[in-house]
Amino acid sequence: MSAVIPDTHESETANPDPQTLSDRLSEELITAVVRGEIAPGDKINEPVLARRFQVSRGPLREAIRRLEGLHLVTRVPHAGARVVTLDSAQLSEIYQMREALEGMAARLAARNMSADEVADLKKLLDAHEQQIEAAGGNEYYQREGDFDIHYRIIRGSGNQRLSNFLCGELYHLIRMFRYRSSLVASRPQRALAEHRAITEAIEQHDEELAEMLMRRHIGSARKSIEEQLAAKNVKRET
Amino acid sequence: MSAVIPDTHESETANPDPQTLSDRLSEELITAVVRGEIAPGDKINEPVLARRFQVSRGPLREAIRRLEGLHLVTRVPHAGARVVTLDSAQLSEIYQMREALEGMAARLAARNMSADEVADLKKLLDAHEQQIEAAGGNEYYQREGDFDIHYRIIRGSGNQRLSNFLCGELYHLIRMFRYRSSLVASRPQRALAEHRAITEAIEQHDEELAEMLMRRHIGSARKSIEEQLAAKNVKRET
DNA sequence: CAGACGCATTTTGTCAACAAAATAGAGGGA
DNA sequence: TCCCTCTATTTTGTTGACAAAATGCGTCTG
Repeated sequence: MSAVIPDTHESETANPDPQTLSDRLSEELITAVVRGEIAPGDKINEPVLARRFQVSRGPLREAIRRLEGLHLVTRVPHAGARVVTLDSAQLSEIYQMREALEGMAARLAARNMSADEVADLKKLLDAHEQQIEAAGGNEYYQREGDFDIHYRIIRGSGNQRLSNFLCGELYHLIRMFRYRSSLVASRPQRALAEHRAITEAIEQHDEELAEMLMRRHIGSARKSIEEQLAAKNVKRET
Repeated sequence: MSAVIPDTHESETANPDPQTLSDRLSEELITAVVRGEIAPGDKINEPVLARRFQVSRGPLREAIRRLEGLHLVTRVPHAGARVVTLDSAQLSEIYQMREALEGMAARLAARNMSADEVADLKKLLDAHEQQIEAAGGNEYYQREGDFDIHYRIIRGSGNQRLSNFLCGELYHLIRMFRYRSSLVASRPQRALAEHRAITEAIEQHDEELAEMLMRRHIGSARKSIEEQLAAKNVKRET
């Protein structure tokens, strides 16, 4: 123990035992898929990935099965797994679910969030506003900020299962496609204004209004997706 | 009984090659868990289950990982997996999600279901009514019927992902607890009346009304769960 | 030149053995 | 008697090897 032995592998987590290989692999695979390192539609080649991550195929297969449960990959029996591909229609379906669930989340947040939590939310909105002014047209941070607000409100609902599903499963899928397409029309000022309105409704514990505003907010994003979908279909018909 | 050899395992599927061992195991495990053969809180012992299903631990572990993804079991790193246990609070959370999602499903069903599909729905309601009269107080079939109606409406929404999530994941969890507790207050006549009202709204393509009625319908079930939860807490405090 | 057949390679699915961690139990001490 | 510790067993996590299926390629034929 004379000197410090540098941790040979694992740059981020200084965990001596990162739970288990399979769990670590799940995490790494998820981030790799969400970031697009493994692109939608790509085949998941077990020997290749096993070499890349320096593990045997056993834990790797378990990790893949986990991603399958999260609907990030699809498997066909003797042909292997591929990263899911979402077309606009499926993204629209996801936004319909978001509309329902985040509407409910906003309602519950209006019921349950404390004054302190609302104050934090407002601070976040101010910071977001400054970011918009500063970063001009940097969509990336705007969207990150957008996600932040939604995260907070969802967590504020107090419904653990709802939070986990939205933040864990649905958002993975949505994030995946942020990198590939600019489907989500980002109108930062307008989005900010809507976020402020929602926050105000939550502050006043107006459940009806909070839900309605959130549903409109997400619904407008969904509609712009559907417009792109319609446009694409028209193009295909010509 | 010399003639017919009873199919030793697999009564339902006569598939020669049921896809893959791991997939077959997933199915069997799910039904075993949902039916309560493996009770909530039970430890999942790999060697035991491997013997029971006549497979090696490899595919079994993959199947368990799949159930983990479906939130039917929880795993702690070096201690093994257990079947999830839901208390009333968690069941209430699930019903909040159902409320939001099935409300949306009813809205979409009102938008999308064809006249024929609605006619089928009505036939199902009539059959359900006769069952109630005939079977007197047999809760089991009543609940099965209840699920049928909801299934139909959800499928009628046309949103594939919504259907899969509700019918696949959430309903597994709910079914699990039908066998153990009579949490869901079943008032068959009242439920039937509510189903009729919802169906009527769908028939008239009244999206607002369909969603509202469905939310009330599920919300009342949720409230009765929460009452039991409150009663239990009172008892604990004494 | 195109298409189909058959072989070789790759890849998936399954298994049995090994290592490490956790659990259970016996034994001893306070 | 109770609790702690040390050991033995069980159970989980991981690996490498083997069998079956699928993919790709080269060749042959029409």
